[in-house]
Amino acid sequence: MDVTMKDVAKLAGVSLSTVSRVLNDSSLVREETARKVQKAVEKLDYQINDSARILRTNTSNLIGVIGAGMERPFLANLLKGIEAEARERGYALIYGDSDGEFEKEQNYLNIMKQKKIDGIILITTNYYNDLLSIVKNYQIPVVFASGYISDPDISCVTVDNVAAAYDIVEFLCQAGHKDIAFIKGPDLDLLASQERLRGVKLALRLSNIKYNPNRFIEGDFTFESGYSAAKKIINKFPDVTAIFAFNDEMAVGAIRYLKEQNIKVPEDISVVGFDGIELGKYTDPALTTIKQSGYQLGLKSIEMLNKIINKEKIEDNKVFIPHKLVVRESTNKLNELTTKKEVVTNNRG
Amino acid sequence: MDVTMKDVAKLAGVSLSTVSRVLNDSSLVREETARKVQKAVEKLDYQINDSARILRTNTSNLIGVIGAGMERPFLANLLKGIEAEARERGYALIYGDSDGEFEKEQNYLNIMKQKKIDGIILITTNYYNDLLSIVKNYQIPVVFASGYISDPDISCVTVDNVAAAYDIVEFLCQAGHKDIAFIKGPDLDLLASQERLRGVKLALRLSNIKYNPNRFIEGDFTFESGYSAAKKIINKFPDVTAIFAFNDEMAVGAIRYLKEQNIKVPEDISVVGFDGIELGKYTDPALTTIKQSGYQLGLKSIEMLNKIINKEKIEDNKVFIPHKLVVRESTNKLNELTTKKEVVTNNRG
DNA sequence: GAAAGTGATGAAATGGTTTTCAGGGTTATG
DNA sequence: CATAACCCTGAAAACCATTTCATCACTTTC
Repeated sequence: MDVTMKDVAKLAGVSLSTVSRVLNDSSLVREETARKVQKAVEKLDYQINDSARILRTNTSNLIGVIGAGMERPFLANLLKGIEAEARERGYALIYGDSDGEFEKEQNYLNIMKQKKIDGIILITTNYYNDLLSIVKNYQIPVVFASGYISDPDISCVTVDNVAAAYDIVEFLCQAGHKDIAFIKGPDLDLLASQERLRGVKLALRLSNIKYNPNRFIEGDFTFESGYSAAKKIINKFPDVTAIFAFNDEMAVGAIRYLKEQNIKVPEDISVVGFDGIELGKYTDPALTTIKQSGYQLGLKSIEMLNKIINKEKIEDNKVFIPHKLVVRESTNKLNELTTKKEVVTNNRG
Repeated sequence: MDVTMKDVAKLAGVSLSTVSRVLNDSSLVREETARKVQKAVEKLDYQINDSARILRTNTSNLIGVIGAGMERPFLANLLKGIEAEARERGYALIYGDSDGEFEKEQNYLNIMKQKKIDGIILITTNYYNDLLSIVKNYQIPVVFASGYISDPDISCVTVDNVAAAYDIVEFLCQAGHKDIAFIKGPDLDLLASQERLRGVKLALRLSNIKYNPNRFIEGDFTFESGYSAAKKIINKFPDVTAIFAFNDEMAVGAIRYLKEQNIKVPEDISVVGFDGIELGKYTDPALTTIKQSGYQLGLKSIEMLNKIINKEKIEDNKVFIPHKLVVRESTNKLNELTTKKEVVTNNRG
């Protein structure tokens, strides 16, 4: 029914082998013969049967992506970066969302293995340890995106969460804030969230502020959870002067709650986020945050994975993408009387 | 190297055919034999070689998704819905972002055809016409998600953009607004954006407001484009009392600009968006918008595609998902003096 | 001018499943 | 007891590309 190499061979008056050679590496074939074959290919609009090729060669040019919560803007951009770089390098993407459930992750892993993927990018953070042992067992090249894993065998590409969290907390402390509350990620999130926690602790210690675990309210990276976390914070700790939300969406949710309570941001309370998603430039007040590029993260992940697949030498299998503290309008020095309006323009860069 | 059916057959002491039968439809096999086979499968941790199966059967349980701009929250949720329902029905997803470029779309189409995808979901809006002629030619089951196409052969799942745009413009008109400006989508967007335009015109006519094409500023669905569109609007039409942005992000961008100019929303200018993304509940002011569920859209698209693949009878191949006008804080009746604070709470549902 | 080397091509084996067809064994039917 | 009917299983063909090995026709080299 479909056009096969056999048809091409017949039309071109050559053997199957010759057609295959032309399609893969014409250098072995006489130029004239190659031309004949090319012509036949075009005439018949021949398309290779990928399954047959994979069956024979055992490589698929397919990369699996398993993620969770990919609708979050930061991760959506990460996926975009992955896609762009994968396409660039001739890979197609097979994509699965695990919702953070181990069973689904396992399930996708099986499907992907059956499809003979060349490599896999993992973006999940909950059961990564169990997952990794499977992947290692399967011997599939793997890159962990957006999370640092100490296992020396595993390649990671991520922002330096410890340093970044440190930077922004230090920024708050230097602005005079001592009573800081935190909206952290889900306790199940064993990677980014835990790392950021470490960075926070470090910054607090160096600023001689006592670490108080009660001041860490758990969120789940959604606007809504930021909103309700802020509520808890205000009720339990009416004296806080700053809130650090572990991502931008939660920061925005928190700001919304504060405003509803007629608490002014940043005059009464400073709020900072994490990720630097586009939105943060357009909220009122615009968000002070740590900026990292999801897109870059995606690019680098595929770059790394590609090296592993091709067995190229890798200088360092833990890669940190740059991050930057971006100060906008949602933070104030403590006791300083800058009004919002004075800084309202020109801060969208 | 890998475990094959042959190994299973040998261990179970049966033939290849029997193993295959057990794996696909045990009903033909004696229960005792089936058990033996199952045991061998588990013992060897046998995984089917999907390429071999596809080669033989010509069906892949693979669905292709070609989209553009999928990092937009609404579309990210659409993808999430597609993924969830596809998984539910036993399909895996192969995903490609076209950036709205025809060449990339074509390229992905070829790759997907070579992988023998069972069906395809298209979410691109620019060159859909050229794309469709290829898909039709390839005879691949296809569903168009988030855009209405009149071609009777093509299944579409979308919000009723005409009606929705009509609803929200009518809402503005009934609130007394006569000087309305619009931030439309890119002119290249031949689907959703054009449909919404039709709805707008209809509502204007029925409210006896003259249609003025100059009042439609082109955006590209980003925050930034909403911001700069608002700038143009304010400069060119200082007398507008309402702005309808064709998606929520542009509305948020516009609001940001207005605030920077000390133009109060909604007291001076009402702003409405479209899509009803989560963010709209948390901005200040919270966004009046048309709410549609990207997730639902995804579910329905796969549902429809599945029917086409299975050659089930389809009652109607144009499906509209529900939409709803959600009035929050960014709109005011003209000349009415409601202050923002009175409505600030309880509007987050 | 014979032996060795080179270059281009084809034949055939191979990868791992599914599926058709046929056959063997058992039970029912007359 | 012969035949039919049925159930279960196995052998082998088919799906389509890649790759090894062999062949054949020329050159080159001594």
